[in-house]
Amino acid sequence: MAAPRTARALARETLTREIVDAARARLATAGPAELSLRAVARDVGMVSSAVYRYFPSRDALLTALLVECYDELGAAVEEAEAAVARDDVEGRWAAACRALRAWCVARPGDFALLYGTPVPGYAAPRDTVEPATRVVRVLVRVVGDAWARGARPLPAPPGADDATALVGPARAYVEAHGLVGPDAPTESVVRTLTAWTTLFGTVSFELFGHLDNTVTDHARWFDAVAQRLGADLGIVRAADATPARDGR
Amino acid sequence: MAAPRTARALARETLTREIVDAARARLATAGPAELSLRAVARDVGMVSSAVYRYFPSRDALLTALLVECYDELGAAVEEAEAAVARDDVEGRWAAACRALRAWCVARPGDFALLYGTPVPGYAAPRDTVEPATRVVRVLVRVVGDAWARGARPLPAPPGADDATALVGPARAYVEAHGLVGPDAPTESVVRTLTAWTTLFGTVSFELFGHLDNTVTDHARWFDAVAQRLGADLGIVRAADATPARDGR
DNA sequence: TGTACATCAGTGAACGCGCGTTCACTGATGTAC
DNA sequence: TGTACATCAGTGAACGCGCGTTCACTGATGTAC
Repeated sequence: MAAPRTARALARETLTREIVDAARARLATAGPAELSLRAVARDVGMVSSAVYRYFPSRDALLTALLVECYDELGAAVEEAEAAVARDDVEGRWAAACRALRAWCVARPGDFALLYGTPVPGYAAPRDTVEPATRVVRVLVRVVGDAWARGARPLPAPPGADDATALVGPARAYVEAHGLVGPDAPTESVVRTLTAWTTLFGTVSFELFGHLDNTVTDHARWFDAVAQRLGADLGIVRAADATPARDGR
Repeated sequence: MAAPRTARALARETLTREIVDAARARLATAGPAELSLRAVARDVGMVSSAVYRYFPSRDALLTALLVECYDELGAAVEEAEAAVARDDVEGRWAAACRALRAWCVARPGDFALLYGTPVPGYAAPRDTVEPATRVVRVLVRVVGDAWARGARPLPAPPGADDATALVGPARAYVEAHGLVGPDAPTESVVRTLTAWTTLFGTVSFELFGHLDNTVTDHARWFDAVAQRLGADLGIVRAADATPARDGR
């Protein structure tokens, strides 16, 4: 849509941005459930009712924040991963993981909005689903490429049930997006979903204080975790590819 | 402290309980930051100011909830683990993990209080620290026992930095509590902390909706994750102990 | 290029609501003699 | 066992506050002729 560059349209654009930015700044100290339209209005120098010219309700503002944050995080991870040489799969994995944490740690309020307690009474609309999957799609793509280059995840533990049906929806989704072929094994899907969960779990534990007095350096700890997750997925440098990793 | 069983003391005890229970019931629908003293008072049929006879402030009530929930969760996990034969290390691991999820899933509000977004402006006092560590202490103990029985975690990935300094505080803590000996390797500590993070990360993703349309059966998915975490730690049944788990 | 009208942004007052906390009080329970 | 006093639980009104949303309005910007 080629918006006409009228003074009004320009003003609307910049003020919408200011409102969103002010709201995100508020999130840094308040938590999404306490996000107040009136406070945001005050921050941008408006009277509270004027915000309704830009967002029809508080929930609409929340939705805009959700979409923007998911998109920003997704873009950050995509860009970091894209900047690494295609055949350096381990480097791509590390870059994606690091970018993920970096974005979250720099914006703890936004992180809480995305991955903390959901706002009670607020149901995220469909528009938020696609942006929310951008990060995991990057992870899946890296694992898929590693698989194509011969990387193999750890096998399922002895005696484990077949998990194929369990991760059916995930597999259907990533196949539909062409991220992995139908030959990728269930175990790859399981380990990738687990890694995704662990990465955000680690950030969550860091930002919500559960690793205080446990770990000395959060950035290095996260790297150590990400590295092991990659190794479990079989993602290792070509130089020392697929070394024996036995149980003793 | 042998409290005298006067009518007053009894009434105080039951009413304190009622207040705490009502507050926890509120958490199921409201999120901790929106927990309202007045609403709790209404629920127990009191006037709002009467609650101040039992808790000096809203924050004090929050602290009591935090401590009680951490303790309840910790006790649930401890009991589940204790019910399994000592030499069935894999069974103990599975029981502890399952109990953890079961408690959280049955009380999503309490889970959000413990592991969701922290209440802004509320600083948890020291009293909450010890109860908060009960779950991870169980996990460490199981891993320590498994180690003593010859279980070995996956080795650090090739080229990984030495993580000993990273997990120094964690190691000092568990050694001080006699949960592991000084011979337990760094890699055990790293993998145990990661497993702990992954378990709660998985519950968090489940309860906060990030696994919707991804996984079909949350309970089975959690079990699959826990099983792999145990396997990575070298915890496997004696029958098929330490099988070769190579990277291809 | 100028005028008439329509659209839109922002104002300020108001609605009805809930919140945490304080305070002086009443009446019941407990304690000391 | 009975009485006098102290302690405590619960009341109801009040404090000052912030919230989301609506509404009639003014004045500026945009559009059609």
